[in-house]
Amino acid sequence: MRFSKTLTNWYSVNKRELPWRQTIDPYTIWLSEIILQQTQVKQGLPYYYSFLDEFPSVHHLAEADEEKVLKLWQGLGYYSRARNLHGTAKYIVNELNAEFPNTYKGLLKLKGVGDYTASAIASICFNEPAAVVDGNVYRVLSRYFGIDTPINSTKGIKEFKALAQELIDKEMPGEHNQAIMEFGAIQCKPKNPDCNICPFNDSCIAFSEHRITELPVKLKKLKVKKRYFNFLVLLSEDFNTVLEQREGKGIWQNLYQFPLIETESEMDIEEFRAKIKDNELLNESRYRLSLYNEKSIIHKLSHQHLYTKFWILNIDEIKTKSIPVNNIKNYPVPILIGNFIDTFRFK
DNA sequence: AAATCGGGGCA
DNA sequence: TGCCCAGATTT
Repeated sequence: MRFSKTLTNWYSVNKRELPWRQTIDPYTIWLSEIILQQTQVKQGLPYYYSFLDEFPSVHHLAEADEEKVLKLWQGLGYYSRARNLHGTAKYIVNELNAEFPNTYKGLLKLKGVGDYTASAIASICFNEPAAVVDGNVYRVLSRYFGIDTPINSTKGIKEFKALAQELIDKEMPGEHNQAIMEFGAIQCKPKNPDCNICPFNDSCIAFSEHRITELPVKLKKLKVKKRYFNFLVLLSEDFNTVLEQREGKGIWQNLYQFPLIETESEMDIEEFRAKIKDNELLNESRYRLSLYNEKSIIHKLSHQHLYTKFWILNIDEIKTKSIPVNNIKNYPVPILIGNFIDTFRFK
């Protein structure tokens, strides 16, 4: 309650005068919330005006052609918002007798309305204590409470929603929700917030621990590349094998590995037999091919997943440079290779 | 759980 | 450039 009190006090002094703050009409609030998804106020403002001008009510919007709606949306991005906006307007007019759902749960069923928007409309228009969690809220809460759970992880999403719900002022949830978002947008900014004039600087964990720049934590979504590694584990009658040293750039630089054949997809034994038919390591030799692991071992690196198969080649004699299997543990190898060596019986 | 969807502002 | 913005939906 203390938290919400300080917040709304700050809000009453510092809030911007924005047009959608003059009303609690659900159509108007809904329109503003859809426009403001992933969009800064400054960018969305002219669209808000032109939409209200062109479509003063949900009826006007419902009766418009989609093409006209999209044209008006042009330049704002995320165009599914415009299509859902239009479709939902028609749905509300035709199926709901032009009446908006008046609960969080009901609002959530509308296309284009997710957790955030349903909470925003429910709290602002219908005084339902449903906490909003947008980018601003993640930032404010993670800093004030010093929470480093990644905000884009499943755990983080649940954790911050629950915390926000605990903090909400149930008497005036709409005011509280807008206050915390405005606070995040103006005071607790992503970069260079002026903590010296912050009303929370006597109790903010991130401020006292100098972690403002570290919070909130966000998982980088790097696309993990899949690679298919086939290692040739040669094994001769006299217990020799072959290791090669990795060179050049990339992973495992200068470490040792069994001769590697990288492929574009997973190999089965017949494909692989054909693949190595003319391999110089096996030149003129007779050998027996078998697969050590039927299912690929998936070795996960930060930026790539290695789908790995170890192919065993029992061979009479190795004609290229080879080493005794007894010495194999002297070589530095990637853990992926090391694990194989530890479990494979060479003799 | 991860990919996709936009365009603009800012350091 | 990289990150963020009053996120939602699909894969």
